[in-house]
Amino acid sequence: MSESFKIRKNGIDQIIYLEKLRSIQRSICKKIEISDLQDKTIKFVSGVDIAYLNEEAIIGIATFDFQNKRLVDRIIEIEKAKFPYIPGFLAFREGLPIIKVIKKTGIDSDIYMINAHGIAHPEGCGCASYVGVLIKKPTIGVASRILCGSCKIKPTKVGEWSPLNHNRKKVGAVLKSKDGCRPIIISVGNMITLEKSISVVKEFLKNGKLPEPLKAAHEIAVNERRRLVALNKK
DNA sequence: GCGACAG
DNA sequence: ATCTTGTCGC
Repeated sequence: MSESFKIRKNGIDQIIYLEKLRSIQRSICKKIEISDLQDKTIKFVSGVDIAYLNEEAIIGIATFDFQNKRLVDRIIEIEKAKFPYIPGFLAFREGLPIIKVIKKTGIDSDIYMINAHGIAHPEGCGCASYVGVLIKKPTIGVASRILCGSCKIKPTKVGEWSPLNHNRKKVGAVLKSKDGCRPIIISVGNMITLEKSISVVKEFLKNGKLPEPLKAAHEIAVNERRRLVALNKK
């Protein structure tokens, strides 16, 4: 058999085979739409990030008004992390919790920026694509490091980017977002083009390495984590 | 066989 | 991701 690992689900031990997960990724990959948003107005953009406290996934979602770039909504939710982190299978650890929170809270943004890869993934289905396909919404993957593929020319000036290629195909962009920082990796999640993804991310770059929605989402999750840790010590 | 390896 | 202090560099 292929590589596998065990998880505890509803009090029952279960064996998970990576090959099975890959087949799920391949089937979701086929459903990814790489389309232009056309003139569909972008009103809200949400950033999604997760912080961990043992097996608790603290999910932070920051929603911004695309026009004035103002933070209009912040959400904190806790979900149990049922899967371990395995490079290439992040979607199974973070995807479902993220989808659950988006549905539970009724957030309805036009674009979701997710701290992960989209199609810049071995099976063409990173967590951002996984979430995008399942909620049928535009998503953009924004990561700090490459999972697979490579780029010939490293961008050096802030704002510059060069293509990330994998298997001779362009799967993303390596964007220099801040001086002194390694470039960030942007890829299509779902229902958007790479060009549009890059422009939306760039519009939200302020002083940080990451675009504001992700920076805010990270802050929300980490602050909640700190609060819970402090609360626990009392 | 040895690294590399999203969060 | 998370554990952690100082410290090198722009």
